[in-house]
Amino acid sequence: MGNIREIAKLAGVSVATVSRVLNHYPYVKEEKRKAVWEAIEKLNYTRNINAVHLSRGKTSIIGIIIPYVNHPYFSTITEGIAAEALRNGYHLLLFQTNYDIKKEIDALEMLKMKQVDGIIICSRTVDWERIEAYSQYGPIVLCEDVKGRNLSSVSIDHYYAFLMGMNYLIKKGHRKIGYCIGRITGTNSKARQAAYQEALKQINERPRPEWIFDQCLYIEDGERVVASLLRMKERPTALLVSSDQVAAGIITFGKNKGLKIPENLAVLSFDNHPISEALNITTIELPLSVMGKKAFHMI
Amino acid sequence: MGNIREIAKLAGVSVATVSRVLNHYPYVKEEKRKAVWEAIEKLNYTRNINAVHLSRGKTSIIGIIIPYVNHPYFSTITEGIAAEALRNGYHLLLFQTNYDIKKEIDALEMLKMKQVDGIIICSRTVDWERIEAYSQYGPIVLCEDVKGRNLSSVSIDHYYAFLMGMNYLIKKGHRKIGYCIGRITGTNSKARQAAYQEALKQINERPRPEWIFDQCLYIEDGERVVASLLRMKERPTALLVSSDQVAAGIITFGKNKGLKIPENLAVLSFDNHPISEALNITTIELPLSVMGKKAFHMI
DNA sequence: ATAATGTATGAAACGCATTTCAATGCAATA
DNA sequence: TATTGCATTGAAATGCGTTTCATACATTAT
Repeated sequence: MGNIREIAKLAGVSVATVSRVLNHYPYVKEEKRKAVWEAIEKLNYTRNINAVHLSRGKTSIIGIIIPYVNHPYFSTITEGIAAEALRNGYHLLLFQTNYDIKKEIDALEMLKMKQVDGIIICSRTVDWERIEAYSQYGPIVLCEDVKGRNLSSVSIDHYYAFLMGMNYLIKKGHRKIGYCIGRITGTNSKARQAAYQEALKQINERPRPEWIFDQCLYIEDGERVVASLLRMKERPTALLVSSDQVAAGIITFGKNKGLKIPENLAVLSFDNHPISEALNITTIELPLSVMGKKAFHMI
Repeated sequence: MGNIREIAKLAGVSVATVSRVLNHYPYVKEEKRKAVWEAIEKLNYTRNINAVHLSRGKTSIIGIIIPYVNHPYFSTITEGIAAEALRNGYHLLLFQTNYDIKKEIDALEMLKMKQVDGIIICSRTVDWERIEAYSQYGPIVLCEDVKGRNLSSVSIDHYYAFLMGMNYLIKKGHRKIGYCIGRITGTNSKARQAAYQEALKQINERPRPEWIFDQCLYIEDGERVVASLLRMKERPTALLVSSDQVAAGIITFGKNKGLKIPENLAVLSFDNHPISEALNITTIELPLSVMGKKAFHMI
C-alpha cells in the first residue's frame, strides 16, 4: 500500500506533484501524471483518508441525529438526506439517540472534534442554548421550528398542518376531537397543541386532556389508544393522529374491537405514508424526504 | 481551541503526558493530571479526532451498506447495529446504495482508505470476489448466507424459513402456491426459490413462474400484485410473502378489490413486524434486530 | 548494600496528505 | 532584446495526537 512519499519516489516526482495528481489539479505535465498513476497502480495505493481529513481540516461527513432509525417518519427524512448527501460527495454519520440527551451531546461533541462538518438534528432533547453554543464549531440544521433563534432550520409548519386537520374535522361536523402525538415535549408537538387549542376555541369547545394521547409512534401504539378509548365514558368522535403508522394501528385494532370507523371514530393522520393509502386512511402529506434534502443543502 | 502542545505548555508538562491524561493512562502524578485538565478547561480544548484517527490507524467507525434506509427490513437491522455500536463506543457510517454497484464499491473503498474499521453489508450486488478482495483491508460481515466462502456472515436461514412457510400452507390444504420477494437476484431470494421448488416437488406440483412476484418491497407493491392476480385465469390459492409490508398491501388492496382473504387467497409473510399483528397477518418472525447486533459483534 | 521493580515523565519519531512559497523554464509581448 | 507572465515542480511547513525509548527516581526484594 505505502504512502504518498513512496509513490513520489517510484514515480520520480515530489509529493506535492503526487498530491496534485490525486486531486486533479492542473499544471502537471502529462508524462508525470501518467508516471504517478502507474506508481499508484503498481503499489495498489489508496490515500489514507484520515490524513486527508486532518490535513484539510474537514471530513465531508455530516452527522444526523435521530431518535430512532426504524420509524418511518425519521427514516424518510434520513432517506432524503442520504440520497442528497451521496449526490454531493458527502457521507452520513448516524447518531441514534433514543432521545437520550447524553447521546445528543456526544453527537454535538463530534462537531467540535471535527469528526463531522455539520449536523442535522431531526429531533432534539437538549436545550437551545447548548445547540447555539455548539454552532460555533460548524453548521447545525434543525428539523423543527426554531422560533426566531439564531439557528438554521427546515421545518414543516405543524401548526398549520394541524389546524388544517382540525378544520377539516370540524367541517365534517365533529366537535369532540382528540389527538395522538409522538412525544409531548417536542417543539413540533407544542405547535400541534397550540393548533388544537386554537381550533377548539373557535368552536367554543374546551380542550380535553384525556383525549390527548402521548407516546404514539408505532403501529402497535394504536392498540393502546383504542383500549383507552374503549374505557372512556365520553369518547371523542374524531382523532387527529400525527403518524400514519399509529392511525393504521388505531383503525385496524379499532375494527377488531368492534369500533366503527369512521362512524364511531373518524381518523385523520399525517405523513401520507403508503400505508395510509393501503388502509384508506385520510391523511395530510408531509414532505419529509424533501425536508431531508433541504436540510442537507442548508449545510 | 488550540492543540495538545499548547495544553502541554500551559500545564507545564510534555505532550506525552497530556496524551496520557487524555487517554486515562496510569502513571501520571495527580497534580499534573489536574494541571492538564485545568489547561484543557481554560483553552476549551477538544482533541482533533482526525489526528487521533490518523495516529491510531483506526476510527472506531463501522460502515453499513444498505439499499434503502426507509424500508422496515433494513431499518430494523440498522437499528440493531446502531444500538449495539453505540454501546461499544462505535459510530456508524451509513452507505445507502439503492443496489447501485458503484456505490457499494465506493463504500468498500472506504475500508481501504481507513475511513471505517469494518463494514457490514446488509444486501449486496457486487460479486463475491470483490468482497473477498477488500476483506484484506478490514473485517467485512455479510447479512446473508456466504455459502462456505471465506467471509464472515450472520444470516437468517431463509431457506428453512420459507420451507416452513410452504409446509404450513401445504398442511392447510394449499397446492397452488405463489410467492413475493424483494429482489429476485439476491442470495436470500435464491434460497427462498430453492425452498419453494423443494416444497412443491414434495407434493408433486410444478413451480409456476407467473405466480412469482419480484420487486415487492413496500406496502404499495401489494397493489400491483393484487392487480396481477385479478388478471389471471388461474390463480394461486396461497401466497408466501417475504415482507410484512407487502403482505399488508396485498391484504388491504385485495379486500378493496373484493378478494376474500383468506378464503380466496391465503397470505403468509415474514418479519413479524408490528403491522402484521395489526392486520392479523400470519407471519413468521425473523430476528432482524438481533442479526444486526450479532453482525456488529462479529466485527 | 545491591540488584531488581515499579512509577513518572519528556524528547523525538511516526502516521500521511495538503498547501504555501520560491524557483525554474519557456513562450509571448513590448 | 528585454520583460512580463504562465506553466511546472519541489522543499518545507502544517495539521495534531500517539507511542516508543530513554531517563530518573523511589521502592522492594535478595
